[in-house]
Amino acid sequence: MGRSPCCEKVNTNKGAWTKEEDERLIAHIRAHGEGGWRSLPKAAGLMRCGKSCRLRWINYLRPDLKRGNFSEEEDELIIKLHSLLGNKWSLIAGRLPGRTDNEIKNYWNTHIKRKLLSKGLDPQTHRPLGEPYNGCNNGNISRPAPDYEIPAFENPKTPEIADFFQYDRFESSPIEPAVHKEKDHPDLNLDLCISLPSHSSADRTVDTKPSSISCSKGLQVNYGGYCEIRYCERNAGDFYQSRLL
DNA sequence: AAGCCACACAACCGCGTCACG
DNA sequence: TCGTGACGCGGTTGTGTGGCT
Repeated sequence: MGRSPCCEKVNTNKGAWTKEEDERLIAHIRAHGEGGWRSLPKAAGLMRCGKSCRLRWINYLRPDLKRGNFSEEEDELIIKLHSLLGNKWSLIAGRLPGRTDNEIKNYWNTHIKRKLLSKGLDPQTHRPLGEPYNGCNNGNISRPAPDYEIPAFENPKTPEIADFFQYDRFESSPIEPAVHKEKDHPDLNLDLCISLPSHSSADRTVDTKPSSISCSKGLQVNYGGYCEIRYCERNAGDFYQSRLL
């Protein structure tokens, strides 16, 4: 038995939204707030799928959206964040106020990809085209540590990430962003890795997927049915600090 | 002016995750 | 613990538009 459809396929409009539909959606959300997307179309008198309503609101109608061209600063930020996070568009969007994940994804695919390619850089690895792509020393797929700072997340999706970017976990005191560690200790080589759990999983029921991504410096994420986020400090290729966040 | 093509972006689809009963 | 519904995310598709021939 398959997944039940998200909405009735019959009697639902598809394609471009009309002005009237937009107005209905805006009026309904103003009156009742966001959420309840499944029941919203009926309540708002819209012949639309709830998902479609949610998307229309988030990507187009939300009042806090910044419309218009991306600035050079936003370009740079997107490239940096992509090198750290990969195609995690929602996380990237969380760092760009007024921009949506869909908008950034489209912008990446149409502009930035080409921009990087024209500079001779691989848009996925951010390394020069044709350069061999080495995993990190523990066998994980690894993104290179870029030579710029990780910007703090303004709207982090998880308390762990918020905590990581805003608090110094080693000192258990707020304020000093983790990235400053590297400024203070330029000899440190910091890596963000997503990898299989480092400890034995024999005592757990784990649907282990051989997936691992290493995204940046300072944060290691392990997953395999469950997930670990670790902050790592490297020196001469050897991890000598690795803390669970 | 018409046809074609490439591009940009809105919208859709499928699936993973989470919350709740 | 399991099943189900709702939500959110990322990949993909569809369509409008502008430029070129």
